[in-house]
Amino acid sequence: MPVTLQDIAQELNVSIATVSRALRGMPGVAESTRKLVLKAAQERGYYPNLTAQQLQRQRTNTIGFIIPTFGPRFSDPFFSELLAGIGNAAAEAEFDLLVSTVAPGKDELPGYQHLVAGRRVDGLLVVRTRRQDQRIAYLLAEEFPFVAFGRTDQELNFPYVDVDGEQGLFQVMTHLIEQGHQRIAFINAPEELMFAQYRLAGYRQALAAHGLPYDDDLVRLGGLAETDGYQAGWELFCLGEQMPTAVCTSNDLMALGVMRAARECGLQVGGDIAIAGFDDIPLAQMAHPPLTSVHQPIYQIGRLICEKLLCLLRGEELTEPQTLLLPELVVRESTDYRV
Amino acid sequence: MPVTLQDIAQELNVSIATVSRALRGMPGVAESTRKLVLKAAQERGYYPNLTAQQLQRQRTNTIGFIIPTFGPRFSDPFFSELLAGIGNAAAEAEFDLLVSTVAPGKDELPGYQHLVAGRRVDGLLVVRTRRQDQRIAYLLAEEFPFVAFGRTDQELNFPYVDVDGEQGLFQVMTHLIEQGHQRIAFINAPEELMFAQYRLAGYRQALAAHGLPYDDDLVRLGGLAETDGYQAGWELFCLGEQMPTAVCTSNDLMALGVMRAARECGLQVGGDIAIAGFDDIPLAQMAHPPLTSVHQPIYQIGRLICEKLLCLLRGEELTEPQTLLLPELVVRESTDYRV
DNA sequence: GTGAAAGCGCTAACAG
DNA sequence: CTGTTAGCGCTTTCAC
Repeated sequence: MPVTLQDIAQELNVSIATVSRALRGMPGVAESTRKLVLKAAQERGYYPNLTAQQLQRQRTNTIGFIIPTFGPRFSDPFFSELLAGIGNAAAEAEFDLLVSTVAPGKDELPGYQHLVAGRRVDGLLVVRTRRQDQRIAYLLAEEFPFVAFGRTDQELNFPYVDVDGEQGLFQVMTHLIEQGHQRIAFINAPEELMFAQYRLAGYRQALAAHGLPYDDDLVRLGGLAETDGYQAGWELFCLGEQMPTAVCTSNDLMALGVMRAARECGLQVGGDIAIAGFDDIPLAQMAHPPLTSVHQPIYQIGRLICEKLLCLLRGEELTEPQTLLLPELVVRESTDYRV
Repeated sequence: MPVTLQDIAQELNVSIATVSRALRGMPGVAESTRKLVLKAAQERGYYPNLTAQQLQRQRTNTIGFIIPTFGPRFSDPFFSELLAGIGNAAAEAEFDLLVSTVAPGKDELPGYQHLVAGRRVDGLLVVRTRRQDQRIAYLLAEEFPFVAFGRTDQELNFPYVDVDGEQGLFQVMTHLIEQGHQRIAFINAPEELMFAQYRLAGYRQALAAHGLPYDDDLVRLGGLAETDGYQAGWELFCLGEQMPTAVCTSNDLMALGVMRAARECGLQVGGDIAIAGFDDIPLAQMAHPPLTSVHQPIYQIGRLICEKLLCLLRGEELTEPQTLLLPELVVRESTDYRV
């Protein structure tokens, strides 16, 4: 049985209120009494019942985070790094982190409602935003504190951190075009994801800027898994005359899939075909050949969205509610065998 | 302001107890009253205050999970898959999941104490067990419900799921030896990790079984990161005459590092040098060449430890408190270019 | 400086 | 069938 304030109060013949005050270093307790209380608490190993504290204070000191999962063998390494950033930032602020996973086919809104309506957490982190994002609309309507990683297509004002995907794709494309590529394919993420829009915009913009035509056949939609890239890669490499000489993708996992397809088609990556990804997950540099990618500081972003949320919860005004980070192109051998 | 039982009771002029009973489908409420209550609750969007429920019921319906992290760029993809399994199993049982991360240098025991003493969770999942595991000793002493992924070196009786690493390494080694390799290096994980012991045991056992000598120079200790494998790989490949013809490692990340080192040394993986990993993370099959590894059903293990814990929390007797899964060797090109 | 009392929102005995 | 009462363990007025 855990020891309560009651227990200590009884032992010392003081009131429970005094014990509470002493333990939390509140004023209005005689130094002598405080010492006694501290000693007793120490001896009996007192630790506050967090649930009781939460109920009373009406704050949980907890932030929530809902991760989309993809079933066995399809978890995104992206999230483990993001989680590390979030978790470490939360821990430093002495906040707990409540994580829910939402299984592949399932709707995610109920998960948010559970945490919000159940007052289970003080604030939420929303990742992988959609063009029309019901989660964000919901949180805004409830006036529930949250910070998103990513923007939306709606005219909504909310705090977020995002990486400028338009810029990112523009940079990759410029690099490829400068390498002499004229037919460059783009494997995008599902349309409903907001970042897919930005990256596509960057792709088109770069084509336009260099007077290259936009060819529908060269633009594909994939899920986000390696296998999606693999499949799209095969399709592209079977176009014969129409085959692209370079492929860029909306995430690294898909780029790795394209690489695999390329190898199976007997193409030398970096030589016969250039391939570039997005995210620059740790694996990108370990790939063979190392993968050109657009670096997103994922761990830092995790920290950043978490810290922003913590500010909100402290009642502070955010000095920069919306942060747009500039991505950085990392050129490796997959787009340039001379590197 | 969220609506409470009080609010509904007032609106309908019934007692708060009746509302509570009606909402939870308890017997002893007139059908007519129940209907009224349900309707009112629906209209006003009532959702129970979970914290209050927890305090009253003395159960949190939450399980805890503490993940070791490795700072920026070093998160282990292993954990995202485990987390997916745990999270989905918890969600199905309507349990929440409290995740803490522990930053690289930090001691992890305080994290456990926080969750246990603060009565923040009903049970815990412990991963990556150590030979002498203070966390397990602590939880056992506190009689706190938990299930571990992995065993310990201590004479302790506790519920766990583990994969037989001894068998696993024995299988890899047998495969390599059958390929004709005589000098096989082994890059192990830090000694304090229990699975490192088992895998080393399997390594030695296989050598013995085939009459091969144990050579200290061929056994290395690494962290668990790709760079550790890379470094150890370089060292091994600089041994000259003493160089091994095959390398196996305690996890895939390190094996990928060895591959990278091999390439830099001009060795053809699968031909000049055989390399095998352990875990069979999704990346293993995407590596170039695809990596031979010992498959651990990580997602399933996540589900399994979570389900075991849920059983415990339901007060059920575990039919199989300790599960030892047999690993399965997956041979790919990295150890056999003919595959 | 200390204690008594109220209450966070809910559940569960016990009466009626 | 329904209401009253008494907590869960803690914080926070408000008296003394």
